[in-house]
Amino acid sequence: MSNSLKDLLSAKGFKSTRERGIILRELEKRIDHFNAEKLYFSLVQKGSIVSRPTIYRTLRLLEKLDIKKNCFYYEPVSQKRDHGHLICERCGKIIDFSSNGLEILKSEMYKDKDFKLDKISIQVFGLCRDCQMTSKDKN
Amino acid sequence: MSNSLKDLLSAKGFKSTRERGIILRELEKRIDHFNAEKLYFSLVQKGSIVSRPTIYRTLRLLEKLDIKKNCFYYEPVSQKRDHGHLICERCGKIIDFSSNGLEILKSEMYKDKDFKLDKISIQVFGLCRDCQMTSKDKN
DNA sequence: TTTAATGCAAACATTTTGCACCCTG
DNA sequence: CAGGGTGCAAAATGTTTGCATTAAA
Repeated sequence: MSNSLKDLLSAKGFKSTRERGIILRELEKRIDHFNAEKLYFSLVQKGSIVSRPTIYRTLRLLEKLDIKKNCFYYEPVSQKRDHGHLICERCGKIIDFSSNGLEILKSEMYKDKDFKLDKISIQVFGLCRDCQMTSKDKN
Repeated sequence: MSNSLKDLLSAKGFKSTRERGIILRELEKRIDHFNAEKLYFSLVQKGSIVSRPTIYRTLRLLEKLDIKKNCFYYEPVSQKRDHGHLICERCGKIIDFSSNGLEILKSEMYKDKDFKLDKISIQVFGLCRDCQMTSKDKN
């Protein structure tokens, strides 16, 4: 397993195991997007079998270590078409926003002949105001 | 049910039912983000009961009608931090990109004192080159 | 009156958990 | 050799489907 990961794990008090190595190596190689089941299946195909529970547990661990993210929700109908979401990584709150950069991005996309734009959705991960304050207090 | 929705449904050959009205009215009211189960639960609490299968079916319908979107995947670890995804709505292909607008957006976010930025992820929905070409041929 | 839409119950799929055993630190 | 990590089997959760019934057009 790569030293950097090993360090990251041990820094947080986790062990670096064969299975975590296999999963991480697979993630580093993949250029497509995937979910737990697809990951499990590619490992099976390669003969590097890791059980499903371990895959789920490892993915959750990686999210905590901030190596990966997963998103899954519906948007309110009333939403204006192009807007962004501020997603608090601590409390899960989602706040909408709009911005100049977003407008520029949009116009850039319209000019791209290789992609016919329909709509844009932006996720900005971080800490909301409330959680910034509590983390100052408590950590 | 609102006329616009009624029209949208009938234009595509779907019926406008009591249940679809309830679900849409609820979606219009919500300002938070949610999933099928949360939606079901809020309707139960209000006494406007719609069965789970109907909720799932309606949400899928609304996605087809392009009223809603749903996203669910993990990202490769190797990904550079701030980048966007072009997601083809026809074939599902996901292409990475970067852009000026994204850099501007990022710097705007850094300035926002109410949100401590961690990372940004952008989804741009539309049609990829290949699918634009096939849809020209076939539709 | 025709046919899509609904609700129920069951099937199926996905994710989590309890527990005995294993292996890293 | 202690405590976290794993796999298995089973439980829990989430989503879809078959079918009889209802209701929109």
